[in-house]
Amino acid sequence: MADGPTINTIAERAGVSIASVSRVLNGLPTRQETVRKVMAAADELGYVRNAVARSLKSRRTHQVAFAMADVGNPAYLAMLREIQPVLKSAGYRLVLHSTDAVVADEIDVLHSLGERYVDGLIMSPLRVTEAHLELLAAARAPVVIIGSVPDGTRVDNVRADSGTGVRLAIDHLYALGRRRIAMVNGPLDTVPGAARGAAYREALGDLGLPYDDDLVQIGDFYRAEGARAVAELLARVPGVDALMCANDLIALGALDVLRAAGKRVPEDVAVVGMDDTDLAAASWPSLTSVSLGSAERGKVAAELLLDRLRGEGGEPRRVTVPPHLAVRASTSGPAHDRTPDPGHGDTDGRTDRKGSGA
Amino acid sequence: MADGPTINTIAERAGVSIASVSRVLNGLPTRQETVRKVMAAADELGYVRNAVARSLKSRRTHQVAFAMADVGNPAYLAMLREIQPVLKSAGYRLVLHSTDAVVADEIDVLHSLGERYVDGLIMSPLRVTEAHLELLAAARAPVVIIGSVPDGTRVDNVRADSGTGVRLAIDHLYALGRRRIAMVNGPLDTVPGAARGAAYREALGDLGLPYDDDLVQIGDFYRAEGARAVAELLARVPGVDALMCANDLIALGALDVLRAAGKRVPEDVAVVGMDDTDLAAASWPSLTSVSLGSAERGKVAAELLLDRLRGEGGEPRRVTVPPHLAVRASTSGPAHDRTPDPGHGDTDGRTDRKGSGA
DNA sequence: TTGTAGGCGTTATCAG
DNA sequence: CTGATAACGCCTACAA
Repeated sequence: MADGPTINTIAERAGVSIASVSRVLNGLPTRQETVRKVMAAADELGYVRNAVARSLKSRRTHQVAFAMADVGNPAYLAMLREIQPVLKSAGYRLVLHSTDAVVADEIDVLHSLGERYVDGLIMSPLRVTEAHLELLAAARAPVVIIGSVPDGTRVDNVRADSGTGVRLAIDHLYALGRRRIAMVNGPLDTVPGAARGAAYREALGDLGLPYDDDLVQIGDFYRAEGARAVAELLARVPGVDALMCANDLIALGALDVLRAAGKRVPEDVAVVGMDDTDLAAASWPSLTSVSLGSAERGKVAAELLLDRLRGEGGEPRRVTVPPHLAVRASTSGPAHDRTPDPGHGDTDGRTDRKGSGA
Repeated sequence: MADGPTINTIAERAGVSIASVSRVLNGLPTRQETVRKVMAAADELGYVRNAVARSLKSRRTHQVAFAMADVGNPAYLAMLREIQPVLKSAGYRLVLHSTDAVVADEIDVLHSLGERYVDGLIMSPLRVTEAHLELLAAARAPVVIIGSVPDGTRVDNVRADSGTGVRLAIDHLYALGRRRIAMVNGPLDTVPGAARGAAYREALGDLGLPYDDDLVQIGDFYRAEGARAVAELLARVPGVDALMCANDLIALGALDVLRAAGKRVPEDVAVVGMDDTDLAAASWPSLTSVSLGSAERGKVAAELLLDRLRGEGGEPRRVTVPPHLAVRASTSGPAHDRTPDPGHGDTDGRTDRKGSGA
């Protein structure tokens, strides 16, 4: 781990000036003889450019930060999976921040943009506060927000459309003949919880179905809480024939409880999840789930940011990625008669490629 | 996005020298009056330190790279989840590399260490080649390898013990009274495939069970291939009473096929997976799975690296993380009578916290 | 074609 | 306690 060689070392060894070394290294016109000497010296010394010094001079780090709320959340991981290759192929390194769902940490990340250790930032905040907006307005590097920002905020942003997503699911259930469609939601004081709850109500209205408080159960976005919520719901409304769950974990909890209660899925009760995570394809019966396009949003965000990094100016852009419904066994047809369809889930096969090395 | 203020800007404004500014900013002894002037100027200008310039001067970037083969692989993600907080709390940023299982990319990462854009590297290579070893020997920054390296390699490394892992599973099945225990493996020319296959054979031998070629089926590490393999196995050996699967996806495929064949799990056939991914807890019946401690390995690797970054020298260290068996419904007792136990899986509840923002 | 010199933004040494 | 000044490693006018 001796001190690495610099262009000075090379210059000495090759008997030329550091300017010539730099020229050769950057492919600028130089005499053949000089090129040879420099290359030889560089090779022998095992020279590698110092990225920090280059950055200081060029004012570009070739790094982009992605700030996610939670490294454990599959939705963010889906974004990450798409963002990574896009940035990589454009020559950028990815700096990963996990803000642990702490707003102060998000603010820190925004603030640290001023340190110029990255050329740009993609951020998926839980909630956009006043502090966010101020820092965004003053940001010294391009930022793309994945999520919604207030109208008028001058930032590129890529949003999901959970309203339409819920509607796709409800329409699907309705088309299957279900009429007592319940909603199992997470807390209403979260952005997704509120949005999904409202969308459910609207979708019912548009179909001419009555909104019934008894059919709505609030729990939390976890499996155990989902199970508990569904158990209560079932006790109150035994005749429910479909469950719209606010995420996949809740839906898994629902399957647990339905099974224990002797209900068949989907014959007696159809179940729909949201987010279309890997778990949806893995469960049994496999889970119909609303994809809000996390992967797509990540990809679009990365591309928007790259545009800015290429110097493209212009008005802030707002992209909405359409949701889609991944239909699986938990709603469509008699699951118990179906032959297994291992390749069904669209995420199968790219998970867990080789196990882990010994 | 005007050019940000530097210590020069501040110095001018406060009417002091840049040296004084630097002192104040770094908390070095300075007259109160000077401190006040500098702080005031810095505040008004919204000054933020330039990380690149600091790095150039200090020769430390406060960044660490983690190179994984595949951003989609749950085993690596488990490592990432542990590595991230450890580094963060020590003040390091995480640079994420996905090498897409391409050896050349891994070599690139190793080579780029010379660019000094990070202070250290954690790498989980698929396979360690000669090229790896050469670069590791010449590395200009500390490296920790997650995985096995040849004896004598002078690098810290953290390894799993899949041999013991397989044995835990086989012993468990044996204790449950299973005697016709089959192995559904991935390709034998992969490191995990070979290791797991050999471990299976040994474990049987130690229990005094005969090794039977008919009980071994090779497929690939995916769900569909796993299903196919199990179907063949079942056709050949209808009386098999336990399946040791080389990873969780194969095990999910096994569940698909067993269900279609009318076999009950675990009454007729017990099933064990490996890697203990989120999918294991999500499936139904939930899957007993051998954890090779991916999370733990990530954590240990990060800690080893931090030691080195703190300047601790000494001989390369080799840590082996012990595997453990996560027992769930697919082996233990009559799954169909059990009440749902949504909180059972040890990864539940930290997955998909809030869904994705609208 | 090549070398000298200045600067990117900080930190740190060394006189005053 | 403070202010010049010299690095850190690289790039790039400008001059030779």
